[in-house]
Amino acid sequence: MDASPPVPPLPQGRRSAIRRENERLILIAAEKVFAEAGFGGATMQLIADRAGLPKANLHYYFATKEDLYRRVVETIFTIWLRAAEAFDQAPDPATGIGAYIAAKMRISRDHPYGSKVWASEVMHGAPVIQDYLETTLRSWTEGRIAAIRRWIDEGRMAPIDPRHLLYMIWATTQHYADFTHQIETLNGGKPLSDRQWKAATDSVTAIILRGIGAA
Amino acid sequence: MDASPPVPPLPQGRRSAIRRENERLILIAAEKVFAEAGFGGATMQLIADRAGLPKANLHYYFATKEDLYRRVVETIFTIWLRAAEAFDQAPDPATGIGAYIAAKMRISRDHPYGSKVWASEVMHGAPVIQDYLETTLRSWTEGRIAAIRRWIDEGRMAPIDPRHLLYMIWATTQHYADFTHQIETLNGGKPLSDRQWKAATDSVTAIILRGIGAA
DNA sequence: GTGTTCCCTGACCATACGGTCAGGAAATGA
DNA sequence: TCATTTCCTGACCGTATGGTCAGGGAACAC
Repeated sequence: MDASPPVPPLPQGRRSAIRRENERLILIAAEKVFAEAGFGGATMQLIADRAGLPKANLHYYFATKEDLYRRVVETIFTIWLRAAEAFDQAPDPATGIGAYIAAKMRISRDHPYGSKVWASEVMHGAPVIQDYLETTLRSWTEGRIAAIRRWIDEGRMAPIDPRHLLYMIWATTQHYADFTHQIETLNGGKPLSDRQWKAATDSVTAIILRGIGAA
Repeated sequence: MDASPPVPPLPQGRRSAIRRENERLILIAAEKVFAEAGFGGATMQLIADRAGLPKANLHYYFATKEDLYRRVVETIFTIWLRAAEAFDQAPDPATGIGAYIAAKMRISRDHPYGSKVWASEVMHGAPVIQDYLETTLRSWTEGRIAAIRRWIDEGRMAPIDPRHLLYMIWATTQHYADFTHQIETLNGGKPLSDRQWKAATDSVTAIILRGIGAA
């Protein structure tokens, strides 16, 4: 879990600026390489090259390849959890779910590599973050399901299965990150423009909100 | 593209039963291993073990790891294309899109490994099947977009963006294959039952059809 | 039978990988 | 200034990988 080197952090808990900066460089490079090559296909040498550091230096900050990988996966998971705040404190499904979709679409655009690493991890059986699935993700999901069910009981939306609604939102929003390459190919080889990202978000939001009778 | 050994097939074009059977065993094992470990993480030795054959025998039938991988990816792509027939000859969107969703959900259940291999391939930039994306998939997509546009013009469904509708269908249906592990974890660690698969298909169909005003 | 094609595989090879380590440089604190 | 901690890295190691190959066995056509 902790990726610190053998020596514990400074007593003051203030990691030196050098350490912080290098960890940042390494994590950025690692996210990209893991996303593009998968855990098995990624090499420490390639990550080192992208970070502009010697390979041995990576092992100074991250003991093993798996430690580094775990940190990358945890990062995107944390970002997604934060986006869920859009869900809470919303008076009605159109507001709450609409905001959640918008937040997740924005993350897909801003953190496509992290999303891919997560997808890859889950597809391979979540060997590294199984505990997160069973604890944090499970309880988060239960909470959201309860909220949706409340909206249904109040007659604010159609009686759909909350669980499959959540899966649909995850699948659709993350698709724009995980399948970026396919989408770009079908877009004439060019990345989606600002306007196209907005159109995508609007389309997804419109179909889902109308689909659950909350439009 | 062709994964035949140096020696060309029999003149009669009838590959021996031995060859056909062994290729089948290898492809089944390879699909699973590639799905579980990714291209980089998969090893020929592991595939050989799963197929119950010596490693050298794999290289007799498939010259390289990449040849074998390509065959696996092509297989799932072909299966998906066949499912698209449900789309055609449908008089209205509810029938056509409903049948397409049902077909894709069934494939997600029957071929989860192939779906994962495809997802992994696309996520890594489609190094092996880029030509398929640019030719077959692109023209298939254009055709379907035209069909949807026709339905919209005829007032049979709401004027949504056909492209994003297709992405949503792909994303959602394939999610049940690619994220099987996450879904099972959130299902108490158990695979979806027949009943739950039906509920999933019904939920997805209901939300999308109502979402596009075709329910 | 017998010649020919197809099938099989243990042993091997070059390469590349994750990880280690000793020893030095740079920063930090008193 | 000088002692101590932190940071850095070239060289190295054991292992595992994709792929090769020679030589032998099975199947089949005639």
